[in-house]
Amino acid sequence: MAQPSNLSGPRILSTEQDLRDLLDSLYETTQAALKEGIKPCFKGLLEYMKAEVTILTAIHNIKSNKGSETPGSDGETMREHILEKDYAGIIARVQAGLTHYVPLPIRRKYIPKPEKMEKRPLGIPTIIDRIIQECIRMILEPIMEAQFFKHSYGFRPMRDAPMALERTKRVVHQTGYHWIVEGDIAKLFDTVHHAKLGRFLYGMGVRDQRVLMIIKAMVKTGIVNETPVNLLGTQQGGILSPLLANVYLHQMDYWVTREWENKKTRTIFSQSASRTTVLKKSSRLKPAYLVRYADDWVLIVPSKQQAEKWKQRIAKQIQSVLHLTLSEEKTIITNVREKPIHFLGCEFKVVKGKSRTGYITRSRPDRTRLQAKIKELHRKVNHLKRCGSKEQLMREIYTFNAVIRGIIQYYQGTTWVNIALRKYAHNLRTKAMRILEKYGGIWLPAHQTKNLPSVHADYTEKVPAILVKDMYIGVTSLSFCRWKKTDLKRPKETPHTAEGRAIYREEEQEATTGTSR
DNA sequence: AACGCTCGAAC
RNA sequence: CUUGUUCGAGCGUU
Repeated sequence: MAQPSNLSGPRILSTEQDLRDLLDSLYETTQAALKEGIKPCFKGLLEYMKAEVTILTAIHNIKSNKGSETPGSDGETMREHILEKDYAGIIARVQAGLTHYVPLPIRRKYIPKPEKMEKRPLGIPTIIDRIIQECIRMILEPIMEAQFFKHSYGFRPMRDAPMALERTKRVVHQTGYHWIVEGDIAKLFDTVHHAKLGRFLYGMGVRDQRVLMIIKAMVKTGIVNETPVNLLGTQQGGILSPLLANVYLHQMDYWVTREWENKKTRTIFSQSASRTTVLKKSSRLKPAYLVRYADDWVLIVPSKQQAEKWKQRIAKQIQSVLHLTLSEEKTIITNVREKPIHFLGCEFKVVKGKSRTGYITRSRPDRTRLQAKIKELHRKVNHLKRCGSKEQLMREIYTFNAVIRGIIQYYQGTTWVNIALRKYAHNLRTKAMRILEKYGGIWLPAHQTKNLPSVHADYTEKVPAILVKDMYIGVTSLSFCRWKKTDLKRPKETPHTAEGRAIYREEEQEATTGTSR
């Protein structure tokens, strides 16, 4: 690697456009540095974070968070203590915080993990500290985004879990590999090592010591009634924490993929380097494709032996470099031609079928998780009983329908979505009808209802409906779903370049206009 | 275009 | 007095 160079010149930030341009340029200079094999190196970052426009944008970004009325340890809430106050005073407070950062202790709250006895420890910062974290996140994100592994999908803009699943499917389909290491990193947020994190940030271009000190102070923030200083881990509930988790695991991405997936690009980047070493290495390459979603990942490899080997290698590496542990019982090696893997709430396997490899991929909602959701839906149908009036019932139907649509929309990318969901539709429907009967409910073909027209227009199946002000309002069905192709990420798509945003908008257009395809 | 609200999913 | 990041669906307001 060539010498690092300071890539960020001083810059005045006054308008929102200035800020937008700054974020774009942070992304672009980082990417340009990478292409030339130079380490990115940013020094004057704190000034950008302290700019008035940054702080106002930060407040704007997080003001409508669900928890913005949930106070931290100082009792402050967004509306009462920030939005309704004189904004010059608030800006001064944030700027002071960014100058001499003394974060207030975080509030601890234990919440149950879904379907588990185990509890998840939340760390809730005060509102003012959340604003400060958002100021930092905004500036750091483009620098990190330009460097992250392209098949890391968790906590990242313009990416989602269905894309991670789609990537996994395509790798299996295109390579014909069917051995998969399903990886599980134990308690990622709680075990992030502070000094290592600082080094990784530095290595990725955050060379403003003041910013590194603020982040250090932030992760070390004490916990009310527990500890005056936190020695390990990053707050689950901190605005910056997801980005920090990705920075931390970027080390793993880099290490796992440099041997194979990223090999080609890397050789292009360092053409001056000896080609013979590259070629020699390639003769004993270990093919492996990583797909990561936060602390959850899969590695697709050609054989069982390779799977075992990689599992040991990764376990050893993340232990020594990251002080992280693979949970031994949850990290599984699976032949997807024999049994499914479980990844991101879905099951996924390959079965014999007509394709180049002789196999095709099948996916469906994870059985046990789906059953839990169905149970929850039944509970919610019963809840419809409690409505006093027809109008109230109508509102309850709307929210119930939103729940159903939400479930459907997530699983739409799985090939068996309809088969998996429709099994449960009948019972829910009849249960709903029993309740609607008291309000004059009738069975009506879905396309004759007035609600959810974009969905109901396509279905003639009968649903329970009630008449409210001349309009039939129907309870939607879990069976109103069909498989929908998931588009993969295009490499240039990012929120941090004008071009990347344009591609994103283009895709949105296609998705809304081209539904007839 | 922008904002607001309801709801879902992953971690 | 259940936080956070990200993604998505639906509805509404000027």
